[in-house]
Amino acid sequence: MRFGLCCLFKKEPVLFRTTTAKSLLSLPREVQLQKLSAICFHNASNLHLALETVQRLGIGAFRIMSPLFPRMTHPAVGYFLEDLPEGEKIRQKMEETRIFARKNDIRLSFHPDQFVVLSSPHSQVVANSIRELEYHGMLADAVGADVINIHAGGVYGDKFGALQRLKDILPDLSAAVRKRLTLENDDVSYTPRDLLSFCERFSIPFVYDVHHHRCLPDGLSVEQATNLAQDSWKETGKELYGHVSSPRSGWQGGNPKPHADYIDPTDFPACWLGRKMTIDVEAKAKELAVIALMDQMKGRLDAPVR
DNA sequence: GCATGTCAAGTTGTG
DNA sequence: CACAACTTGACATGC
Repeated sequence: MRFGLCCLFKKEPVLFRTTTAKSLLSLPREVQLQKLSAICFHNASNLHLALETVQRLGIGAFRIMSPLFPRMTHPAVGYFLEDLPEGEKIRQKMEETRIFARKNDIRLSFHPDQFVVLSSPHSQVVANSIRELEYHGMLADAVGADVINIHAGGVYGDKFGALQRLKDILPDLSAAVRKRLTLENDDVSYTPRDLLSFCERFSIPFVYDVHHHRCLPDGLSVEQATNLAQDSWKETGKELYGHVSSPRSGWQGGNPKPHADYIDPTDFPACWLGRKMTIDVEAKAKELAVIALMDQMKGRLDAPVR
């Protein structure tokens, strides 16, 4: 079992900067690029710091925030690293980070956000999504991440048709993206049952989010879904990815979807204990929640098996 | 200095 | 029909 932190820290002094298209647009291009250069170098340095920090804390995986290089794919203010005054320094920093991660066996992944929708019937949405994925592919190559995980997107009244469209996009993706692409069940549309056979058929590893599964059940037990998910990773030689979280206001009444600060140990699937897999902890207390969960699970692993 | 509104993008479900 | 939920905090602005 390898536990992962998602994107940010609560207490540890690791900070990422950003900017908006709106503020960039008020500046001449040259000044835009200077500003972006400073932010990108800051973020590349803090990514390295993030990995040093998770390594020190005994955390074995890190999900890298998508806006590491803010607005890079924006139609009006987008840019390439080569455009930035410190582009070369930024590249070097990412290479250091890649070497550090490999040496310390820290698994890296990406989770592009909800705007990446390969199943959309709108060609512009798909084109933007591909552009965004290629950005993630570039980052993943640079720092040595092995997973770019997305959701299946919208349904548009026809789940099968939507997945069909997603499948038809796959050949348009670069190898950098395609070899890392995974699909995750969500909490409104696509259950594990919806995705598992599709993933199997098109050799896409399935990322199993047990919280989403509990919010949107499909008749599969957690153990069944876990085993099938694990099968979908077999050919890749990579470890299964799972996501865990707890509902902010409990399972009784109220909306279970918002994430709690910490993981309630009773939400952690017993069948994951001791399994060879990476578990991203989606909790608002960030590294504090990962550390707390790791401590609790250590206790359960040592307990006699019944 | 500090509080507050804003921020590229999609889709779905709710009020 | 409009807006909030996904998730989210840092930044820009204005007092």
